[in-house]
Amino acid sequence: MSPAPLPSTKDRILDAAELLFADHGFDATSLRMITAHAGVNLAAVNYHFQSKEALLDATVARRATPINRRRLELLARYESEAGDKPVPVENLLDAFLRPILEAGCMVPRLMVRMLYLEQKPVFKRIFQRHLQPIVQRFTEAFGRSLPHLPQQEVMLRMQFVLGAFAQLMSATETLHNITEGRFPALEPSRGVGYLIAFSAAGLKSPAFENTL
Amino acid sequence: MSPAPLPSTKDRILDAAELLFADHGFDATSLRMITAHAGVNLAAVNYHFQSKEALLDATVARRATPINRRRLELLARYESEAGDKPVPVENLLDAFLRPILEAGCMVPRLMVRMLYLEQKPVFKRIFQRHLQPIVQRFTEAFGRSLPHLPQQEVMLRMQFVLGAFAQLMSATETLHNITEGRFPALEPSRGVGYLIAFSAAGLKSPAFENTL
DNA sequence: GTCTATAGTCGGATAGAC
DNA sequence: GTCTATCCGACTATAGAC
Repeated sequence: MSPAPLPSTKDRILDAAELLFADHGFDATSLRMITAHAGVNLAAVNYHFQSKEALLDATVARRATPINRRRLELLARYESEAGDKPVPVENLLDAFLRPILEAGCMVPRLMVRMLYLEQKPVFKRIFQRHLQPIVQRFTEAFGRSLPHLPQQEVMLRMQFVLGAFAQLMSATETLHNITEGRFPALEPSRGVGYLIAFSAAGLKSPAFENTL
Repeated sequence: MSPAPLPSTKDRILDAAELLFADHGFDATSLRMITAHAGVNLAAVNYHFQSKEALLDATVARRATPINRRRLELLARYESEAGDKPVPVENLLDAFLRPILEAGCMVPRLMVRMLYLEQKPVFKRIFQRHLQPIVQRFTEAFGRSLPHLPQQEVMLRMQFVLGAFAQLMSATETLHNITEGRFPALEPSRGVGYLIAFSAAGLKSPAFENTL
């Protein structure tokens, strides 16, 4: 038998921070909210982490590392399957989106927040460390699979995909609000197929005639 | 000659609030930041508006009203042009997206923030007052123009479009950061054609086989 | 209408006992 | 490692002079 399955104080803080940062954002989440939700003492945050910003960093790092490893595994498998031919964009989308949508944590919502809106330097640092290398790797792959597009249009369309992905993260709540309940609850991981189909059609459409 | 072209204190506050709320979000923007940027006294905010939340409401209301009027004008024109046939989705997208992208103000960024992330009741009230009726009107129009899709998939794909639109709002900065300058500056209003082409292809793709 | 001054609250971070 | 108590700064909002 494993002796102590209870999560440590440090993990309880990380769990609460992940939930609250994702739901309310960095500024609107106080350390007092986090420690109350985790059932730990306020001073424990500054003991285990050094500051609120360092706690945010640790929160993201805990989840991003395995998600990105899984993304690169899937990408390598799909590239190996394709041999010399370009990888179907559906497969590239699957490799990029499925690991984060199926991670079963709140960090995707947090990622979305950073991607769009947060301006503080700490978010830029986190973005550059945990997302930029992966995005660059996938941009090259998408470029090879969409040879009819200039590279800048590939990058722009990938931004559209990221935006659609972000919206899927909150689609359930948003649609539920808009339709006053006529839209059923949709778990983000169940919507990934819809998102891939929509995005693949958009990515494969002919190049836009004007110049960027 | 018009006597006093100088903006009033009230308008200067609204201008500064629009800019700062859009860039930094509601919680991260203090009234002191706003009054400093506007060059007015701190107490002027609570005199002209009653509270920080009421200021946010006024900031959105000032822009949303003309944008939504323009959206309905364009929608009516396109529906009149189409006669009995369904309106092309490209036209529906144009009627919905172009007015807000060409408004030349920061409220689109603010809308995006609300759409995705903000949880406070004040944002839900603003959303319901200024966005929900328009979204409902356009959902019906998209449903008529996409008869091959079940209504729930129409709503889900519209969410994807909203997400792509949101990303376009910050695409310039994001791409500039990711590519370290290799991506040229792109004004959101110049990207609307790209967004419409991408979204139309996604919307028109065949229905996803599974059930929602 | 516009200012100064301040009340009252809440935030992050820390000191020091245990 | 975990607690209590507290410092100090920033915030929203308001009172009251002009």
